[in-house]
Amino acid sequence: MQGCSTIELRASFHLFFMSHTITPGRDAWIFKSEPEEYSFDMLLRDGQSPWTGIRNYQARNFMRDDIQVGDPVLFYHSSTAIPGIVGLAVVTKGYEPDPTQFDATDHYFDPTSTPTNPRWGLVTLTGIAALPRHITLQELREDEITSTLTVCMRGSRLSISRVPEQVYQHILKTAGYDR
DNA sequence: GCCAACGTTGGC
DNA sequence: GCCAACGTTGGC
Repeated sequence: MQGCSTIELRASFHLFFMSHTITPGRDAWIFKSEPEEYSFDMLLRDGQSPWTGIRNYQARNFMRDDIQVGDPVLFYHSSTAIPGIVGLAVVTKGYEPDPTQFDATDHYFDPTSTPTNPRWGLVTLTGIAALPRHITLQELREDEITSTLTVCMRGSRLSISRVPEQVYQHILKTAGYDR
């Protein structure tokens, strides 16, 4: 992949996803974002983005322990009129310290963290494509297959959560990707 | 804007 | 280790 532009990367991953060649046994992940803070369109504009600002241990542990380069990501818009999954992304860089924890001027500064023993980390996402059609939270809850997802639980605040491979495939199909 | 649900903090 | 208080998230 070295030397590939973001556009080329995106196109190749799009093909990759659409051609049933996802590594078997890999789950997908939902990453929540408030579109006013960072929308899926911004990710497509930026190409890739380090997922800074995670300050929750469960979400951090997913990134540190479970999420791998190449894992598919469902990009979810929260705190908006119609919350739901709006786009596809992929993890293109693995876990590393989140620089914002060391920056005293940053909103996510954590004075208890040190560069020698960083508390918080991040992974990097690359945007692939907007879904042919958004899958709303309401729809996810109404569908038996997706209703067990963490994101559907009442009061769920976890901003990164697992989507089993089969459920992920089902969501793609529902979103308009024909198989 | 409301407020239920949640995660974290800190006194004990 | 308990748990009340607090600040935050996020659907509605």
